[in-house]
Amino acid sequence: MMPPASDHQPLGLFTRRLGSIAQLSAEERQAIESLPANIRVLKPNQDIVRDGDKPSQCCLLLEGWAFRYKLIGEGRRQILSFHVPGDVPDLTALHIPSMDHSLAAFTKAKVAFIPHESLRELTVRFPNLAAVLFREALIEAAAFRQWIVALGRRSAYERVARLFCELYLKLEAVGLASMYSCHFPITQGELADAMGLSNVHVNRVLKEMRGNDLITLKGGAQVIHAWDKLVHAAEFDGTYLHL
Amino acid sequence: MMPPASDHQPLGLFTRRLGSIAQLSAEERQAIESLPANIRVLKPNQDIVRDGDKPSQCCLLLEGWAFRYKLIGEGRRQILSFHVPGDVPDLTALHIPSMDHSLAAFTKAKVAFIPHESLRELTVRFPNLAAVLFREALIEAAAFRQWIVALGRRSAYERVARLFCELYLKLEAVGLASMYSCHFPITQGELADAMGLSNVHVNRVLKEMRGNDLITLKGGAQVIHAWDKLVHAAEFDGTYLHL
DNA sequence: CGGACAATTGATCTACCTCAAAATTGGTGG
DNA sequence: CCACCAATTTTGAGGTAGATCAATTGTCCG
Repeated sequence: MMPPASDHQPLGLFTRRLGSIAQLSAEERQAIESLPANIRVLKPNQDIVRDGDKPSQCCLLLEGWAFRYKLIGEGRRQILSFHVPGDVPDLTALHIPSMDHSLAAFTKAKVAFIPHESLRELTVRFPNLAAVLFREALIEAAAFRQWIVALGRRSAYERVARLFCELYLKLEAVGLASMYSCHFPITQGELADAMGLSNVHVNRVLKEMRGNDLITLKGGAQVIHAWDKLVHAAEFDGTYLHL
Repeated sequence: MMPPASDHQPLGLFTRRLGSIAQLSAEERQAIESLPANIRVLKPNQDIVRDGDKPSQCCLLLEGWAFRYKLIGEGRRQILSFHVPGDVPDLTALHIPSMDHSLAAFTKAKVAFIPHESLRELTVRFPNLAAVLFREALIEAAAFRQWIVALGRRSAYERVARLFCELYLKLEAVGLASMYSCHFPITQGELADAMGLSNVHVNRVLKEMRGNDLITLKGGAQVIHAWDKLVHAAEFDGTYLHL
């Protein structure tokens, strides 16, 4: 289990995450942890960066969940990803000037803002770290591809099952899930916006999953009763997460 | 107009592409163009890398089109992206060991294979080039996000219009389209696999678009008659392409 | 000219949507 | 601890975008 991020060493979470992807030298570790960071606590649904913004800092998620989304005409919304502690959901902005979507806190969340300038300096001093961040971005792109396949060619039932598999593995990797159960703050309406469905249909899909003894969702907690059946229903292969 | 890639300097296309993203020094340019490259001509639909492979080289597209796709159960296929000359569609593999999808020639195509090893060396010698490649990957991730929004929350008509906008701009940027017309080798069935639709429905959408005087598709060529109307129908904003 | 493949059309079906109302839940202040 | 409010979840009924199935008609190319 991963302890909550400490206020004294908030960036420890960052080194731990990057260290899980690649070997870090003591020097690199030291450099990361002495990055300047501005800690803030955010309310649920509070925007961090908006579509069209040109941010000058990145956001390391320390506690709580975040999500990315895009609003389009007639009040339609598509959720693009969910994020857990250790993620830097707007790493993209480090090399691309303007945001093509928005990022917000999903639950109450604690984040550390790190200036782009400092991160760029870091990658100049330690090319190895640049490569690690690159890899991080590529892994995320892989997740987007799976999301595309799900939306384009999978049934509602398969899509939802797939999302549950992905989320469980991501949560487990940071110690926020174990024994097939985890905190689960996503409402059915939000699930719908993530999976390109209506809230009513999500409700029916969940009912069916309960009927099949796959999962239970109650009081903001999820229990997966039959991981294997869930994985099978979703045709899920978690390799792309590279955890 | 961009002349076809010459056999004597095939990587000139690469420097031109990267140069359009960032300033390159003469030294960097020189280093890129002396990368070892193995030129090959591929038949339509010939796979370049397959789902699950662990390639040791990247592929620079010199002539023709390529596409990425993923096959899932019951013969379903989702096309993830289309690529034009100058693209390196499997750059991902440079930092991620195994492929989570396949890459193939879409038309007859000429490609240059560059060993990962040489590319890595290059990025070590020229950290600036590493950053450029990073940026390239992030731009592609942005395209994936737009694709997700389209599949999740847009109608068939909007989706197809959006794809046409994106493709036209990409082709124009490499000199393969101008005056709102371009070579267009995509069949309706392939369009369907890209947009998460059936071929029959794609046919009806195209018919409607013709009826609205937006486009004509005939004999492998596309003409856009009303770019503004197309952009409007698609709610298209090409900023994310960063061309 | 013939064969294969792609485009087109018609008819029917269905997964998922929209609208609307009722039941449940969780949080809040008194 | 309870009453109340707002937000969710759940259920029903009916509608529709887009799927599937099955011909038919181009179109291209060897």
